[in-house]
Amino acid sequence: MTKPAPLDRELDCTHCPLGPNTAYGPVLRKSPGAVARARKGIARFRSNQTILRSGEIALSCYTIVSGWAFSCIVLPDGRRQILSFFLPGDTISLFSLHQPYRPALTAVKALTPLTTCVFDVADMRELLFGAQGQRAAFDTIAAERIADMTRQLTDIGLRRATGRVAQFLLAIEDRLRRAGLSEGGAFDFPPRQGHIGDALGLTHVHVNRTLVDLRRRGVIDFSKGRMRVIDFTALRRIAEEE
Amino acid sequence: MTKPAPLDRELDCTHCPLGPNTAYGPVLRKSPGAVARARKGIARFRSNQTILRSGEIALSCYTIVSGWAFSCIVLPDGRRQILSFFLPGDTISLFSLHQPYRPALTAVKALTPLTTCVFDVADMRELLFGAQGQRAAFDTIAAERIADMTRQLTDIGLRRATGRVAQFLLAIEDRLRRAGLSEGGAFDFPPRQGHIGDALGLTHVHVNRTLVDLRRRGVIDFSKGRMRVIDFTALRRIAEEE
DNA sequence: CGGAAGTTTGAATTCGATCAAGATGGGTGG
DNA sequence: CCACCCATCTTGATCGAATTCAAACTTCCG
Repeated sequence: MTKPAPLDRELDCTHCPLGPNTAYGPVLRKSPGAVARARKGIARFRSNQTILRSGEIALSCYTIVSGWAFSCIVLPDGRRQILSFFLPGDTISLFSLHQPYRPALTAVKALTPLTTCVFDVADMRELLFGAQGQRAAFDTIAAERIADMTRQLTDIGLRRATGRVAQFLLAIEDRLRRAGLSEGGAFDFPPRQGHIGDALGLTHVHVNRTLVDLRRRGVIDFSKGRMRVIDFTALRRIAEEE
Repeated sequence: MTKPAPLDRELDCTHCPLGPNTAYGPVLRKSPGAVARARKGIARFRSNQTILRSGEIALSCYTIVSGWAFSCIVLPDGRRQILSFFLPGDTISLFSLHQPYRPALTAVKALTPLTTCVFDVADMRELLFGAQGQRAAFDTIAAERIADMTRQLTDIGLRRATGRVAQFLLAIEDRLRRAGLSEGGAFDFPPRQGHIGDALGLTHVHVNRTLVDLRRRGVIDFSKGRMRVIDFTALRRIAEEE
């Protein structure tokens, strides 16, 4: 496990704006103190820093306060598949709660500078599985992850470049909006075109052509880390049909 | 839910050769009677029959005694993504145990004539989650499904046709061998080339060219529902490199 | 025996990859 | 504050893998 940066004590779980959207949201509601007590502190990661290496055993999990991360598999020849992005409110290493002390299948890296709340996997398990009814809430999140993977598989297997990119943008916008981080379709968008390509099975060059094309068509606009969906209807149509 | 064919009473869970490999294997070992009592009967499905429609709520789950099935998503225009194949010993609708009474994300269809043992989702949940320690065994199966999807996503996103097909054949052979259904690399192989294509994001025409090529190279052989891996080493190399 | 479904092969096309080079822009050190 | 540098974005040209369209052949089943 990569050594996180030194921990601070700040931000109060009880009043955390992300709280209700997290995996332990229900726990937080019933006994806010429990979460605050379980939290080991705050860890920061540099952009591009590895949080968890493939094959390592996750002893901590991290709820993102700000920034993006992603999980990926890297083949021996360097090709990389990004499997999911983690946004504020998401918990990294959720799988390790399900299957603690199992070697990670995927690596996790910070996409931007990252601020996270750190929990021991053991503590989090107790928190989630100990209390009555929390298990179900957690299962819901696991089921949603499976649903995400299903959709991603369908996108990559069935759709061509434009459709994949459109689906991707819609999915990200939706998640960000739920987290209160998208207004009027505009949001901070830190991933490089290479990240998008690695997530969608395309080259960064082709991602660029696709994005530029969508921009020319007036469906989206983007520049320096900002993305804006101008025409949701058109984007949804493109996502469905192409 | 599609009406299954009339139920019989036959085959004894206690001595079922598939038992140990099923999701409820541990339960079976500790209290064989419990499984036999929970089983509602045996259901048969015709080849190509729909077992569960997308959006429906699964009230039963089915452990395959013989035959293959698959889960898929069908787009409005008819394109189809196969997400997983179910082989003898596999349980269909495992996800519905995790998340009971949730509309199914994917449809499930019989690929061949199918014989299955039927259980109520509610009964199966009690069986699996009630007993101490079973929960973990079940989680393991769920984790393996996630691992499968991760690998599948990586294959489709990163590999070209030959590599995808090779990975697919190795994965299927491995699963069948564990179930005692592959000997010396030879096994019954009912899927049509169209099914393989729909699973791997390729057209059936290209799957054909790829398979024929592997056959010409002496890596595999196949005809009328039988597949044989002749050169595992070569197939593994192809699976890794291409 | 006839027909339907699946397999196989060929030819033309297209989507996206690859290779290459220039433009842009933020960050750093002088 | 400016100059330079590096990463990223962008665009062009060419290439190649897989699709599409089409047709013949094979197998299986009623």
